[in-house]
Amino acid sequence: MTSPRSRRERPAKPALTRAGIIDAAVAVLRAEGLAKLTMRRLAQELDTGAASLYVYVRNTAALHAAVLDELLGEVDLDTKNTGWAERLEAVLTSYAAVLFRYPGLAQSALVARPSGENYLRLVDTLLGLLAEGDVPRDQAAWGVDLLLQHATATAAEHADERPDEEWQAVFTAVRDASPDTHPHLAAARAELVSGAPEERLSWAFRALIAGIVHTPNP
Amino acid sequence: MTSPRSRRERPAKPALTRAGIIDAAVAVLRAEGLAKLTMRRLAQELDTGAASLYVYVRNTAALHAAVLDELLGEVDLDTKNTGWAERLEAVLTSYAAVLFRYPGLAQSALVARPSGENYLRLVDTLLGLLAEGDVPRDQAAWGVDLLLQHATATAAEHADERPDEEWQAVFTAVRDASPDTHPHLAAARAELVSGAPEERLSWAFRALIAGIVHTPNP
DNA sequence: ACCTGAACACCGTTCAAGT
DNA sequence: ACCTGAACACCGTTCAAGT
Repeated sequence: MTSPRSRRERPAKPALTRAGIIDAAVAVLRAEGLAKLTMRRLAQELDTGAASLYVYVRNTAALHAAVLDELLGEVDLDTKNTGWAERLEAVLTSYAAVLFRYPGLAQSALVARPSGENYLRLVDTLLGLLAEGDVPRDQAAWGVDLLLQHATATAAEHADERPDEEWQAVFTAVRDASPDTHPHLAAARAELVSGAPEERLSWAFRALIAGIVHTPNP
Repeated sequence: MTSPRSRRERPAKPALTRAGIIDAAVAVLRAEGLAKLTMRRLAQELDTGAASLYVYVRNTAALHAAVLDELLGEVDLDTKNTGWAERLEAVLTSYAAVLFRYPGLAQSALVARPSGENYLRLVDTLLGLLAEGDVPRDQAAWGVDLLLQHATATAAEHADERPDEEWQAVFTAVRDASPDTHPHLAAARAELVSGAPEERLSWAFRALIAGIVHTPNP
């Protein structure tokens, strides 16, 4: 009585698992971007209804966090530099590079922090490098938050789809600032918009590290 | 022929203007929160259709940026501390306090930076304080970005509606980290979760300022 | 326990047609 | 130029009913 079509039409619908859902989510993200990574679209990909996903994923924010942790597997923790500070900067730059590919995910990550295996490994590595630099443990612990936050926030800033127009607005506003009403802004016009993104990121990491090293906890 | 109702039923619908739209948006934000500040809800408030707003506001991101700039009028730029660094920290804390009231807006602000009058005044003030501390102008210019980004990102981190549960996840993950696989994480367990939010914010500002002062631009 | 279809309660944005 | 209603193309999440 069972028709062959019902058994063999497609390559056997796999059972839903949390891991399978996250894998499918990463696939959708890579293929179509974060905007298309919705519960409904993801359910479609898994040949089910959106409601079924809620057994394994609390909500969209949790999905984003899980997907991000998965992507953090690509961060290069084993850099070849000699000094601890240089290796620290390299790991952070690698982390930032992963997030720069999915700025919208970085934006989510600020709110729904990942707490998966890859994230923990990253934090452990950063703490290890700071310990190697003899940074007191309490400063290192608070400092790691600061370092990861900067990388994440900088990536999130690029989540805009029309970045040229937005930048134009800021650029114009700075350019048109009168020395009478905004003396310091007018004086620092050139410096405010100077530097390549990589230069500014590198400078920021070094400034953060210097600050962490030199600022004792209360 | 004209019925009285059509003229006098409500207190005369005011003409749409950009300023009026932003004012209404701030009112909706204060009364119902960012989640309810949608183009449709805002249009309802102004007794018109959502489509009408698009003459004055490019999109939702631009609306958020304009609303934030409006709120930045509340930032206290004129603090009574003696040293430039203390005043700088106080202004940043005041900025953070405004954003902490609307974490979702802070999240938007990372992507769609405001470029209105209040934002420019804030940047000008921060640059002035750094100049007072004899921080070289190029370091100050890049540093202001760093300082504002940290305050904004820290506020954005609280945009979660279920913060207890999310925090539990991180807390549990850190607590359960094995010393074998995550030695530095295990060693820094206590320090990672220590400190009141205000203490950490204050420490972060001081670390950032120290880093900015001590790190020359490339 | 897991899975589902359908429903609830919304969104942003565009566009042709009006004034 | 501005304003509008209606339409397009979606969302996240819940829930009763099934297995």
